Amino acid sequence: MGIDWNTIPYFRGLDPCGLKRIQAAGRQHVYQAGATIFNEGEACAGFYVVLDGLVRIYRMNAEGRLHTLSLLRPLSTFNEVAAVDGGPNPFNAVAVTNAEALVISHDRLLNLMAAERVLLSNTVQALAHLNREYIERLEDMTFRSIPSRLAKLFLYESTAYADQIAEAPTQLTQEEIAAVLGTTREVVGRALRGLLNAGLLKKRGRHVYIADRRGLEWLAETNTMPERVPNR
Amino acid sequence: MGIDWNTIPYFRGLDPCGLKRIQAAGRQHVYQAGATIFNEGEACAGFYVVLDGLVRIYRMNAEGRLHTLSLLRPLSTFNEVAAVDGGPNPFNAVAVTNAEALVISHDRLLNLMAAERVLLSNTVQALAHLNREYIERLEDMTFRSIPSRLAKLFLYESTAYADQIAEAPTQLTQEEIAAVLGTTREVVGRALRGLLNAGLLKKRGRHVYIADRRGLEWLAETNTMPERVPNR
DNA sequence: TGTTTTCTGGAACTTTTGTTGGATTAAGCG
DNA sequence: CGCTTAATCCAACAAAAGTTCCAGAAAACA
Repeated sequence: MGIDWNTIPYFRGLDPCGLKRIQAAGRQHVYQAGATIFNEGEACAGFYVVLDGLVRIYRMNAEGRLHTLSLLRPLSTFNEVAAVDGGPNPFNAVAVTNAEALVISHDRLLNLMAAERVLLSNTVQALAHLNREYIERLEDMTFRSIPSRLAKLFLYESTAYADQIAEAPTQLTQEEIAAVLGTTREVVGRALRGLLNAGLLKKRGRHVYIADRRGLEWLAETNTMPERVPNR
Repeated sequence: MGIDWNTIPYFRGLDPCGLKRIQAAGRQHVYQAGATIFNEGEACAGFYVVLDGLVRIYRMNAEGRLHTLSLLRPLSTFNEVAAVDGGPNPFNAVAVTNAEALVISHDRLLNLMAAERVLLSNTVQALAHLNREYIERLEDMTFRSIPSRLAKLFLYESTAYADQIAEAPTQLTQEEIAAVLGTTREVVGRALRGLLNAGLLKKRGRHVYIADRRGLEWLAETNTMPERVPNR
């Protein structure tokens, strides 16, 4: 395996022996594009490390609307909460593309944490970090308008979703963006149009580029459209 | 101190010696009603245990709207995230009533966790639990209408906010409810009126009681008003 | 290549939420 | 007790978000 385990926060700083133990405790799973990895509410599926492909974490409400909590690429981890407390999975996971993951069961993870102190304290730090992300996300949902959330997506998620939504073009469909923002396709379309003819985004062919980073930042921070500034 | 430390998840299962160490590491602080405990974004204020009084955890957006993340009574803990990672406080905290708290600094907490393994693994579990709460809260904000959130507040928070909002009457003002739900006072008033004349709540004098628990549950789960059922 | 499917654009409309302002009622206090 | 302050009620309106519907454009694929 050509994986650098040190880039995974949970495994950082472990000695080679501990790392081996962890790898031995995990099972590799392969998923076809579109396959369900696990469902919300089901018994704890364990700790996952994405090895290959793209994984979507989401929730769905009674009316069938989706909320994509994250889109994960290789070396991301997920379901740590259930893996740690042994409770039901807090969300659904599907393989967007063909994907591969390392899975460590709840029991084994507990054993590993008991044996490897570094793993335990890394986990504390990682969970604290996760917590911050959720607090942030929560405030986005309570305080930000959809154009503002969209601006933030373009600005700050350009790293996270690397080549899906870039500095530059979106590979995400409006439907997918809607699920990430927690709204519907049409609303995203409207917001996108809004940002386009406010001059914050620009379209070249199919792709949408950032035209005015400052303006996007203003929108993301204040929830209000920036004064229309002449293009030059 | 007549406190049962075992009721605090972080300190459960610690031997007397470890407990003593923890108590020795903490400082007691006293706050007057209305006093700021710490602010969002400021350098890590440490780990807090409420000893007496009521503490409000909240965020505020650019326009000055409040979102109350929680109202905490004695033996609750807060700011664990910053206390663990040493980063800035993720929210504001104020004493609602006169209050008292035990505070353990980031450094000392790290030392304690290094020395007391039980504290470390309790912390992992507690952070996982916190995470679940935030995920839940996030979905409330993305999927639920305000009447639905209000119903949920009456149903499930009656324990948490014990005598503020009971099975029975509300001591919380509409303003305060609004901050908890992430909306404005007028909207809460409207929603309250809605629940009242749908027969889900009942008013006796100043106080609001639950009249139809089933109906509230239906509303909380499906986001739709239950069919009006004759009262008997 | 033509055909089917998926994605996008956009209008018209509904519902929900947020805002403003004034009238009424209750609570706190000297 | 009267006065002041805080909380509530309610209506009317504005703005944002969600819905419905359909027409085009682009991609996928056979």
